[in-house]
Amino acid sequence: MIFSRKTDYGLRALMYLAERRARGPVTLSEIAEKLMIPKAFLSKILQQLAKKGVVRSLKGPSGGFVLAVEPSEVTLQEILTEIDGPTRVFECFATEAECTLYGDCLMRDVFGEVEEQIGKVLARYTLADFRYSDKSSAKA
Amino acid sequence: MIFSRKTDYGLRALMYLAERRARGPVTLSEIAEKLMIPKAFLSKILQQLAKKGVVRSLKGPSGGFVLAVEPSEVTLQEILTEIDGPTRVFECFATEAECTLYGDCLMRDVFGEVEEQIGKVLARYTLADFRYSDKSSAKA
DNA sequence: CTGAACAGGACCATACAAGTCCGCTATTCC
DNA sequence: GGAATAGCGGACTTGTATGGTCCTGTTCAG
Repeated sequence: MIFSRKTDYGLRALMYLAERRARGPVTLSEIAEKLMIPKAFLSKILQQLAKKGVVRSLKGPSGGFVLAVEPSEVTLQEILTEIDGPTRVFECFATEAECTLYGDCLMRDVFGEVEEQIGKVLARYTLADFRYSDKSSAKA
Repeated sequence: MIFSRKTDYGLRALMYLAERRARGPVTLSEIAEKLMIPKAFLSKILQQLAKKGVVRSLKGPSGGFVLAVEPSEVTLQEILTEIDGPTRVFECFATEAECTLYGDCLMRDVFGEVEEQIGKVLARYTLADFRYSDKSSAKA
């Protein structure tokens, strides 16, 4: 499985923040509770996203997190990369001396192609495509 | 990383077997030594591939492993699936009660699309495309 | 100045991958 | 038949990444 639970949490938190953007900072506790994510863990994820500039964090009373980017301007690919690092499909295990393929490693090409395709799909979606719908406003 | 070392070992072993196919069974020891793969570990991998019918194993003296399929008939996708199971990009962590998206999970679609693209690339290559070149016959 | 909020380092637990060990079974050849 | 050879397969170990907790800061509104 390429994408971790961390990614899932982070992405959902961003979706939540996208919805509330107009209403000022949202506290960690609110997000954690609404999305049922362990608070301390989510804290780490949001800290990370804050460092990358995706969200902004405000300390003190009436603080919290706000989305720092336009939802339609940030792609899924960027988000996933920021949370979990680049999507690596394959990593060569052999040192050059060990490699039995003598530079002719077609595998490398194939897996590069795979990575490229993954990137293409992920780059087609932005945060704006992923709307979090609150229970209260959800239709049956 | 989607593809494990196990996959790497298995794929390389199959390449090796593809080259030697005409020459009868190849012993585990030979493959392990030539490809620098831990013997006991490779044994497990080949056992697994034998069960799936990709290779055939022969016990006793002058036994070993032989490729049981036409190299050009088996795709990379099949091999990888047989070694590591289906390529799962994403797995929903939430139970339905927990899910804050109420059935509208676009993520599912996106990751499904990613899986599909991966499959497409991998299905384009067969074992025949991946030639193992022995050192002795390799060009500088 | 107090309490709400995030920051961040240290720590823990579990799971999975990678790898080892060893006794068992099948086969060949003398 | 009985060595010797080769794969079978279950049990075990180990290393590392993930997921998660805890606790002590620091910042800041009121």
